[in-house]
Amino acid sequence: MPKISELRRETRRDQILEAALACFSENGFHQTGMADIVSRSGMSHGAVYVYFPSKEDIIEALADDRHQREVILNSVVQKAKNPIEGIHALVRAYAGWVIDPAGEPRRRVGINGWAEALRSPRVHARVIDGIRVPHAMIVELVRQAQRMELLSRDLSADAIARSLIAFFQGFVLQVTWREKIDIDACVAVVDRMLTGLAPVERNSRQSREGSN
Amino acid sequence: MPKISELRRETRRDQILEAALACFSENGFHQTGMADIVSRSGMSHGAVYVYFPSKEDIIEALADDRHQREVILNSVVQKAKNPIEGIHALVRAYAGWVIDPAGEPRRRVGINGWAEALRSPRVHARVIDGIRVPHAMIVELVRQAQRMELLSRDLSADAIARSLIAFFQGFVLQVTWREKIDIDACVAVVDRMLTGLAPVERNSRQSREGSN
Amino acid sequence: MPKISELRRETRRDQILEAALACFSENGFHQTGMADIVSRSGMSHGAVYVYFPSKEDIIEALADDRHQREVILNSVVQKAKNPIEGIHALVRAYAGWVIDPAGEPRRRVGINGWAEALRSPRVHARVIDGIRVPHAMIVELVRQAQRMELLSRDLSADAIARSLIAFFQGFVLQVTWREKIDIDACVAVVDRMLTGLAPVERNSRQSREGSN
Amino acid sequence: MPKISELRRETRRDQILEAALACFSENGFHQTGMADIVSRSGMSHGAVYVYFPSKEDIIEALADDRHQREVILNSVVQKAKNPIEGIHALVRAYAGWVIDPAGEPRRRVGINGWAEALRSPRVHARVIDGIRVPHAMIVELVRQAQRMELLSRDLSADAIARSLIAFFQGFVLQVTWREKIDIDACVAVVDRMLTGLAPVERNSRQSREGSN
DNA sequence: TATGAATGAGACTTCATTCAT
DNA sequence: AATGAATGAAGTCTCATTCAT
Repeated sequence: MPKISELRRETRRDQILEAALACFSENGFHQTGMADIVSRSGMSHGAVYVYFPSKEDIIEALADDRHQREVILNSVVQKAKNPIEGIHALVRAYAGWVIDPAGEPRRRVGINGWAEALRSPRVHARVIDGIRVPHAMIVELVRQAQRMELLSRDLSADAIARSLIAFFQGFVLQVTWREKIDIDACVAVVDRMLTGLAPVERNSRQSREGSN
Repeated sequence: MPKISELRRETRRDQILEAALACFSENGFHQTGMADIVSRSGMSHGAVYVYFPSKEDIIEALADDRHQREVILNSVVQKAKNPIEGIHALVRAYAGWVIDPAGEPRRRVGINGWAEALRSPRVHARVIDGIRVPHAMIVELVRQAQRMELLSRDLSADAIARSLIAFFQGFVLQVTWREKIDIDACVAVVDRMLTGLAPVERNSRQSREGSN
Repeated sequence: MPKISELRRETRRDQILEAALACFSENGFHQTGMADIVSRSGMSHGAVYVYFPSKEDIIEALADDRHQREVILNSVVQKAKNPIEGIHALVRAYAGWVIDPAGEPRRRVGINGWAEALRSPRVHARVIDGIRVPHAMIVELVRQAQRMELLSRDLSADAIARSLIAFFQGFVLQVTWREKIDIDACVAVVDRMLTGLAPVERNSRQSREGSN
Repeated sequence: MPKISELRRETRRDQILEAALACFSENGFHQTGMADIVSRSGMSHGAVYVYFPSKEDIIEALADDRHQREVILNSVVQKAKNPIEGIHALVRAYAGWVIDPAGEPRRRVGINGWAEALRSPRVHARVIDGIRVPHAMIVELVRQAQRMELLSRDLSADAIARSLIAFFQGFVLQVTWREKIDIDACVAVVDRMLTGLAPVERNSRQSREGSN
């Protein structure tokens, strides 16, 4: 196993993916030509095809954002003292990621991937897979919280997870479209919304509960 | 004196848009060829160009889903007895729309439009415009509720609106990707989350408020 | 014979030719679409096709510039007192026509016709026909002059006519290309050149004659 | 390090231009399709676009006939013993080129270029440029001749040059249209005409000079 | 491995002409 | 006679991929 060349291989791959990320981010998957990627990567057509058998494979490779996601999740998982706080931390971590200017190309490519997932089973698989881990994490936190009577037991952990993920996705969209959106204010809203999931106590708040 | 009646004209346009919706829904904007739209519409190549000067214009026309949106919003606006109930009604209306099988092509095209909005200023404008009305409606409802002391006044109405819209967007994504998602359970979650936005009363729930 | 409608017919035809002249002058035959002519003429597609069975026929109609030519030639034919003066008058008449700004569109279309004549036998016929009259006129003037010993008899009248026509054609090209060309100076040159065609007298100028 | 030799590149380019010349010569620029050029060149569609970014560029490349022109001019410039003889040699060189059957395609394409120059600034530039060198050469010869008292000093060198060029252009037209034109006789006429440009000597020819 | 010229199917769009009204 | 929507073949050009070097 030639380790040097393995390293070189990885470097070349990253070179291509970096170029593709920039191109796709600017022009989308289908408005970007292989020639764009080739010239931006500083490589040749043939060389690119050594590392990726097709354009579709480059798209797929970029649809899989495992690394990115892990950075976010790991930053959270350890610190939390209790599950509720863990969820809040997660919200905050995502919010931080969403407004990080350096992450814009990835977010743009991500949104393109969302559309692409509707056509390409393989991109679809990657996108779905990208949700699985945070979904599982939230489900786990919710279950813990429910066991600790910090969250109402009559709510579906899955639904809570899906709802939070929906939040994140929508925020990504709105931020990436450059909507005027105050993420901190939104985080405050989400934080407060989460308090609504607390078990209903034997006193207070009866009035509004009636409207359900 | 149009040789062709306005009605016929509109019919032909719709014929094209319907065909395009089906094609775009299945294959996305850029994987769909004009030939696909032409043959699916049962018209000739040239005829399509009588009604739309370019493929881009067809995409734009479909990105503008005014009609659809109005149906949703109008179904809500009248019925509500108080603003909180109005918001709940809105959530339910969107949820109903999201799981309506007949609306799937539109949702799929909508998601493609979200990606396209990153590249095309005109599609971007349509997409943003599509958010404006529900956004304004939510803001108005929230403000009313705040005046009536039904919602906490220290929360940004805009942020609440954006958050709810983010929810809707995320749900659309997940449903359209055919994720296993129980929309009713999610609506229950959102309903409960909204209760968290009630004004903080002189008792209870102080603990978590501190973490903000 | 409905005279009114005959007149109307002619009017409509001219309307089309006028529009076509403007379009062809600006964009050439093949860069001009029927739609351009139609909209410029203020008529409809169908109406234009009532008067001209095809675009080619419009081109042909414009390639035939009988009217224009006759104006030039008639202005000359009567005035001349002797054949040499007639030729000079002809040169001057063409020069005047070449620099007339109002005639630019016709000149431009004429040049397009020269190219078109290489492809289209019918345009070719019109263009050749357009040369025939002035050619015949020059030949006649030259023959008269030769009989009167005003022009050398050893020169071909046809060649003189062709040469003068070549002059005119070249001037049209250069002027229409907006070259900086002083037509008066050129007329002076041509006038002087014509003096060279005088019969060689028994004295002078032998030296250069030898180089023939 | 070009993978393909400069020579091969040039060969391919010429292959395309040769095919285009044949097509354009037969059918004109706008009646010739890229497919015609492609199939005549024996190359593939894409290959042609490697060498020329558009059809327009092929037209431009053919409008620039530097090589051809230089062959003509160089054949003349050295041999002449005095400027007058140089001008005569130039006339003869052009006449020889005009009737050379092998040059017919170029002449036909040239005429198409004259029309095209009216629409396309870049073709215009090439065409004008094509005139500049012979123009300058004639002007120089005329000035020399004027200094040597072989040509009348009261005539504009520029006008003489333009007039001779007009001759050439007109001859090209008439020959290419297959008019019955005796070029030798025309050359004899032009030669004699040039004698008219000699300085007016103190004797003879006064009569006709008066008509100026 | 790496190069980049070459491929050729297919993309979007135009346009002279027709014909139902 | 007149209208202008409709036709559909043909136009120019692109682009993911291959392969001789």
